[in-house]
Amino acid sequence: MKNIQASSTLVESILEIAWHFSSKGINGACCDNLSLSEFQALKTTAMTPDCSVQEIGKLLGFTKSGATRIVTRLEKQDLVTKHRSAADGRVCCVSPTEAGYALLQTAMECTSDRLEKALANIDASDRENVANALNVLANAVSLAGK
Amino acid sequence: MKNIQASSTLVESILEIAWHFSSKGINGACCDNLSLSEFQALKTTAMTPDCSVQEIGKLLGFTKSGATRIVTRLEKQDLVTKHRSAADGRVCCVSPTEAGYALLQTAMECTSDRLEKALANIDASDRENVANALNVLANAVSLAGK
DNA sequence: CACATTAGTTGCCATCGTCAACCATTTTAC
DNA sequence: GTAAAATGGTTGACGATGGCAACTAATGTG
Repeated sequence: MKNIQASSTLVESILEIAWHFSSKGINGACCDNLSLSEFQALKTTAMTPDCSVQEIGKLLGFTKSGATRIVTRLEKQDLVTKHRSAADGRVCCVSPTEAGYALLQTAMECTSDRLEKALANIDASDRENVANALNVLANAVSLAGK
Repeated sequence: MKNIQASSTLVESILEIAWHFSSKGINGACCDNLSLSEFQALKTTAMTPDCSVQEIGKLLGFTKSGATRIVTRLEKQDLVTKHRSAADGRVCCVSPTEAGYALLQTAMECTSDRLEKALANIDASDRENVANALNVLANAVSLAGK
């Protein structure tokens, strides 16, 4: 792969990318009315079967009260529903509504488009490499976070 | 490059990485008393000669009042100094203090260490690929943001 | 059955960054 | 050369966000 631009350290690259795809780059851009935290929480409920409120907090790094508040906001927008777990009456299972799944889909597509635009000047083989590298890295940081 | 783990889309990978290196993953972890926004602003002042307050806002995506507040906070911690531009009396040039440069250095190293740990199980050639790919991507999103 | 533990909620609070109004300086127009 | 517009920066008021600690409800344990 060619290094087209000036080279930076790995850390600098990651911080640059993270900033562009964090709240500063995404909030509202792809999902009106949804903060990045809310978006991540919605995504978590979609990927985690019988997802409890605390589970969201644990996976995303919020306290349980923080998680409660995020879920409450999603609920007010009819993006998720809560129901008591049959197995344990203390637990709330959170799952996306139809609208929640739809918004998730739209948001991913919109973010994907933004990314495509950024990658417009990169040729196909480099893009392949970028995709593979990011996959490796995403798995690595994901595992490290647990 | 081998795809060690289950493969995700490029967008999913980026969102995963961005989350782990955004405020949720970094706030306080590497620079006590500094939010990610403040850290980015400090970094910006270090990389931009005669950096004005608005410049920080423009580069990072804050309003001018937001930028003022961030700079004020950095100033209170003696990490940056402000001085009137000789060329234009309206402009404040913001630059890091000794302590600011030192903190920046420490924070980058600390973040780098965190990253190293995450990448511990990835072999050298893959790591090289990851570094190159991220460099390409970082440049792409950086250009796209302008 | 008492007591400890765990899931979730809520009141109170500190932090953050926007908006709009404002001042100071510079630039433009006549 | 001076009045008016534009630009950089600051501040007050505000809404959004998420943590802490205290609380309720349900489950587990002795």
